[in-house]
Amino acid sequence: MLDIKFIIENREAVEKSIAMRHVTADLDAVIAAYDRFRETKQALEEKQAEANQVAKTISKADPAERPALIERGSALKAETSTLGEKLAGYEAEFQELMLTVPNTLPDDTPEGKDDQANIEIRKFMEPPRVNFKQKDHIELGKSLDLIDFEGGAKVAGAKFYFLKNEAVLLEMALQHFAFKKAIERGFIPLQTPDLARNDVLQGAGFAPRGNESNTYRIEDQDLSLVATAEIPVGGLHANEILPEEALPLRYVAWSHCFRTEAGAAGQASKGLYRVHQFSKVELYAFTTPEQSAAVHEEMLELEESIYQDLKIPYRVVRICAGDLGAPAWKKYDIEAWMPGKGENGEYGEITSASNCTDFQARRLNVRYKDKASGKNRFVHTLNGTAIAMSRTPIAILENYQTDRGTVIVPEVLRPVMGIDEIFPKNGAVADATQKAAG
RNA sequence: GGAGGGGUGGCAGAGCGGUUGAAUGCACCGGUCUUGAAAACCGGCAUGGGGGCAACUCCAUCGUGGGUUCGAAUCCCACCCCCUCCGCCA
Repeated sequence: MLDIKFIIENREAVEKSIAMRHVTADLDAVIAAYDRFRETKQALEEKQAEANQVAKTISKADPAERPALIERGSALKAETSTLGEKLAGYEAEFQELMLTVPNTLPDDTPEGKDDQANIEIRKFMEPPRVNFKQKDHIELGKSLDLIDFEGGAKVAGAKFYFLKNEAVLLEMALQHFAFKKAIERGFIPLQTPDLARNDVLQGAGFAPRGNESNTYRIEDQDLSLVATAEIPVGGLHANEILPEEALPLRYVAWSHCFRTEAGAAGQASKGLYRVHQFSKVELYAFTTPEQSAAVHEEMLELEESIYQDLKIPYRVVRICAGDLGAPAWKKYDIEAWMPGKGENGEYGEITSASNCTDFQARRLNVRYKDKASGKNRFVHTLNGTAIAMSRTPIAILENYQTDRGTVIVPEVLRPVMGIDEIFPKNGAVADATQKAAG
């Protein structure tokens, strides 16, 4: 959420952002709602002042004068009560409209309405040329007996899955690897609640309900399953005033991620690419306004170094205005080469890194005490993916497959996984199951 | 899940329904003293919002939301959280 005063004073910049992002937000309506809210509030405060005055007088008033004063107080009470109701309505309308206004944009934001307009800014490794037909991760998952989508569907429905055999070790090794690298750089490790209160979701900029909502809600409770650790970690310091010395405060957090993905059936969503549940190692930082740009670059650098160590070909893209989420001021994605995506392989989004400036902090109400001025100011928040356990394994399986149908284990993961290569199972498990049944 | 206790300023901790936005202590900031520091002493010190060039002034906030009352930190109701005990449990 932006500051209404900022919107009024920087109207052009906000209008420009709305236009560039291709979203609809009516600033005239927002400002009109604010004026209505503020005028009503002023009227209410005048009545409250008078009521306070009367109440104060009564305690010292002559007994003979009291009945008249009490009557006056009663009348004022009725008036403030009516005005209060009116004000609550105006405030709700105003807040509602404020939610439609996105963050502003840096001047160098690429124009464009969707991911087609994102700008590639650099590349690591070239997609390798191989002389055999590469399989996608679904086939590999089947032949190596690593991912059981049928089982997932049986238990929880489509887009759920079981990880199995080496895939389980792969996930654990990736987690460990990502945590180790982030901790080395001063990130504080966390494991978060997988559920969060709806106001925390809202504060982080996620809609707990409504058409565009991507979240699972808990029936009869004020809780939702988190879509990312960004939600609980953002909420961790909600309504706090952090000491300036604590900033930048960097976390690396593991959580499950739950997404309803309503209406996503037609999109690039084969296999593990778009699922209802996965786990993720997320980076999150609270910074001063002065620090956020540098921490953003640092986050991206950490993400890149993870994929460099894993030796997965990738490219970094700068996200265009139309492809940014409302809270994001600036955002990079890393897209990994996925040989099984599309006809002959495509780059697929594997991480992102966003600087939300104070947009998220304002709603979460996370501030810090600025030493120089002694003032409380909103922090900046940033979030980024270290490793998404659904998509990174796709890239590993598809890039590390051999013409023998095996998958080589990336060198940096071998110590934790304890193996160098993943071999086809040749129905061994099915045989075992049959034997057990017989 | 059951029974009891409790949530007050950065922290600790007072607070008969009416000069309590809130005593006191600690911490913090400024000053006096000191060669310097400590101690002592003096002064300042919640947040958000509105109005005013300013001095200043008004409104809201004592877990959250309702209620009673002319007036609520103080009384009533609901909810949330914390602590103790019991039950269940990885």
